[in-house]
Amino acid sequence: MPTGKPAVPSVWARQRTKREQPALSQDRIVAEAVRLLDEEGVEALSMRSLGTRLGAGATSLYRHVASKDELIELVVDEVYGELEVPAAEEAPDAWRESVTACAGSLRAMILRHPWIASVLGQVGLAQLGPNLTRQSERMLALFHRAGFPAGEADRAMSGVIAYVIGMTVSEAAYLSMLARSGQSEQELMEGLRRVAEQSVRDLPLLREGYDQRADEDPARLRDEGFAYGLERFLDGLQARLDVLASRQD
Amino acid sequence: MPTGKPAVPSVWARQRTKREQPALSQDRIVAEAVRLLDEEGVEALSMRSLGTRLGAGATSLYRHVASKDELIELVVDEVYGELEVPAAEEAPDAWRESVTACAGSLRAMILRHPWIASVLGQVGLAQLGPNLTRQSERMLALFHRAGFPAGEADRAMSGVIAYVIGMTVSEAAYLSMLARSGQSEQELMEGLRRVAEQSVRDLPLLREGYDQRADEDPARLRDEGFAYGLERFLDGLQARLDVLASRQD
DNA sequence: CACCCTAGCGCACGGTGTACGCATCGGCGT
DNA sequence: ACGCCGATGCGTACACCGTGCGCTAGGGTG
Repeated sequence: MPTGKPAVPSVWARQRTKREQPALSQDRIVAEAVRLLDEEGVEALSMRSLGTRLGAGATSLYRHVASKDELIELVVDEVYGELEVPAAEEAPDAWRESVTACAGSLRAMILRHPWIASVLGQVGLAQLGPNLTRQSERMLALFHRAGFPAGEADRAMSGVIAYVIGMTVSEAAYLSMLARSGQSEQELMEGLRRVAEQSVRDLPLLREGYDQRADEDPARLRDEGFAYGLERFLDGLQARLDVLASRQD
Repeated sequence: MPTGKPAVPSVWARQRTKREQPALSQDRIVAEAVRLLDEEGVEALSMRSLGTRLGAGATSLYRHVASKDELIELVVDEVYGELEVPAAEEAPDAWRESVTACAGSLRAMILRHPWIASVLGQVGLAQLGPNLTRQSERMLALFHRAGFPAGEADRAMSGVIAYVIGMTVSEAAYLSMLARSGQSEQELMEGLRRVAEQSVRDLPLLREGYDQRADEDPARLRDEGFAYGLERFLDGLQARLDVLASRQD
């Protein structure tokens, strides 16, 4: 019972506060925020709801977190920790496989936490918590080891990351629309096509694309689409590596 | 003067409502929203502030717009109209130049309206207003004309778009951080480096990158970084085109 | 002239992030 | 052993948000 006034207050509190837990801490808050976001999505995250889940008041969180924006930064860095970036030393000559694995890990992470898409714009990809920094260094090592000189390795890396993020954020947005709509994927795509053709007639190419993939497994198509672009990008980077190598002779 | 009660109300209203303008309309609302977003950023957009700018009450907007979310969809589609996609017929064999121009136009559009980044996650890249639909069809024609078969052209296209958007959103986030910080670009980068090295020591590769570009023009570096990845991606697509062509013989 | 339909408005509701000051309590100096 | 103090949690309050609702005034149509 929230007994408005602080009369007879400590009865409940004492047991909890005694010695059991730190009760609240930045780590617990961030971890619970991730859980809340995963379960209920981005618009369900408020300081009050998060506080409630932690058995605390909304404003108590501010002892451990400066603002909601800072909380989001922490949350984003937290999930970056889930990335699996192979060490460059483990497969020095298989940079392509390593980068592909890395890209897949990043894509899987975003699809596991689709709310990241809604939050990237606020935080900026540039916000560098320790996890992101560490993973960037490891990933950079991959490109470095592959043969890119220092001034080029980070361009190659950020290009690949941009591709993966752009691709996957769009995919996540589509999936969330699909989930919200409650329709089957067939129905949704049919509806989208109808809307498009209603506002703009004469879309032969888009229509051809729709028709062609109408009876294939959508999930597989998404995987293949992601892999296709990544392959092309890596082809281009490999060609650049070849140029660099030949020039060095 | 907002005379709470509707006594003697029409004095001001009458002149305006007479016959001069439709006073409010979806087009006017969307256009003013874009202006507001450009001038004051995404967190300044509220129904009340937008209403005020239009000389109207907040809830009056709801006669022309179903919700704030719908407004944002309209706004996003509005700025998609600014894209310049060359017609495929104009330069059939110069697909690379056309796509590069297209990518540049998209990048410029996002940098002109950086709030798009904060909004993409909510709307989803999949939301297809008439402008986006039309531009997609035009852009798809470029790839089609270049030699990609129907099932592949849209993969190539969405890959390039993903790269451009990912790259530019990250750039816009960085620029907004720069603007908010009030520091010079040199100071900001130095600060970022310090933060990174403080939380994770031993970052030889990231550090090397920092040092190497410390005394170059940052804006030029951003342009070059964008162009670098795009070139590699297009190289990879061209190689794929070559394979397709040779296979056809 | 009577009617209705529409655009605009004021009000109110439930929700948000968070500033502020008070209550509590464990650990420390004496 | 005692008293204080810093850290921690909480309740209240404020300004602001999106938006549902019912009203009014006015122009177009019968």
